[in-house]
Amino acid sequence: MQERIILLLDMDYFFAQIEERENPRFQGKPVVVGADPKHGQGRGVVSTCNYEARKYGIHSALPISQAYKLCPEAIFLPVQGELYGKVSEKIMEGVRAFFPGCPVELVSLDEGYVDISNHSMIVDMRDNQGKWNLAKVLAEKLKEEVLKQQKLTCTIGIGPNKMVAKIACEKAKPNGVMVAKSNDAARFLLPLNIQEIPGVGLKTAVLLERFFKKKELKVQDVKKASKEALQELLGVFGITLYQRVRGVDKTPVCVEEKIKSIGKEHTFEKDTRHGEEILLVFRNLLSDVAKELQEQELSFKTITVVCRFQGFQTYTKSKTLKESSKDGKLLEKESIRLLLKFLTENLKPLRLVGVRIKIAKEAQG
DNA sequence: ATTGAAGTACACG
DNA sequence: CTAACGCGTGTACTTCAAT
Repeated sequence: MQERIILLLDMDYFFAQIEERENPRFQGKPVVVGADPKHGQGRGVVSTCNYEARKYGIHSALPISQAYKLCPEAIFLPVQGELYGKVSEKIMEGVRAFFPGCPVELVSLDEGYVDISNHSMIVDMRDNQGKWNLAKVLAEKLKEEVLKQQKLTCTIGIGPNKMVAKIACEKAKPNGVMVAKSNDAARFLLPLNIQEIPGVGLKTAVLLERFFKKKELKVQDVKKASKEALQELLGVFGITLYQRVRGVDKTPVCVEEKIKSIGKEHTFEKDTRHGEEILLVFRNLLSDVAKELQEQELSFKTITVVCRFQGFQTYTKSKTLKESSKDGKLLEKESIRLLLKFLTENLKPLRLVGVRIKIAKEAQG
């Protein structure tokens, strides 16, 4: 099996960049896309912000109330999901046209992997170095193409697998290209913080620090652990991590995008015990989910209701049906039953309610 | 022994 | 008082029960 060449295209500060494009007078000013800050009382978080806003310490997932404190003069904008979705589709169409026949995997609205190993121009290349050089040239041309078509900048990372491409892309942001070819990949990873490895979040990092009795762990440090030790510490992910710190990631770029679940949730402006308000919101969530279910012509097997109470404790209750169903009325009946159980066994004010359905396996083409 | 169900934890954009 | 902490989706774990 020949080695692969994987490319990751990631749009720069996507939502905020689209807003700048639509409103050129925003350019050069801090722009924050996310929840309504409501003069500091808002309960949501920052979705995306531009680099001017980042100078103030604002970043993705920051509570919007904090963002407002850091820079009240920033331009705060709501998330226009439909618009971003349309732009995303056009970009990915462009990417597919640029690499005919190559699999493209959309991982979110603003990023997609392309396996260019079998691209005709790459295949025609005699030596390996030539292939990697060509990959870089193609990436730069693709960036120009995206800029020309969409007036948006992006960053591209290239590597022998998805993980390395992803990390290379992070390093090249914004508006850059970086190649970490196979021979260089393992060396390139050594000095990185362990949390820069995809899949290693805060909790996993703390477990690893405890194991090594050392802070600010590098990839280099974690490489010293045996496969068995990592498995003991992290379970299945331990094996994956053992491979990842060595630059190994065999996960394929896969085109299929089956929907596995559909869910909606809502955080109240103020924690509440008002039964009618809760039920009204909950029915709206249900109707959105049912609508999506119908549009996609899917059926569900499991219903999960989630409640977050005052204090942020979050619980779920679920019900699995004997037979899969596409009946919105059944969904409503069963999920309200679950919600009422919550409301009778926990008397604290409610912060959030949500409902999620797991799509039945059989009914998906 | 295996599978399914319920509930939780963690990760990512 | 002492943080603040949305939404949507995915994977994997633990525990318990039924086959």
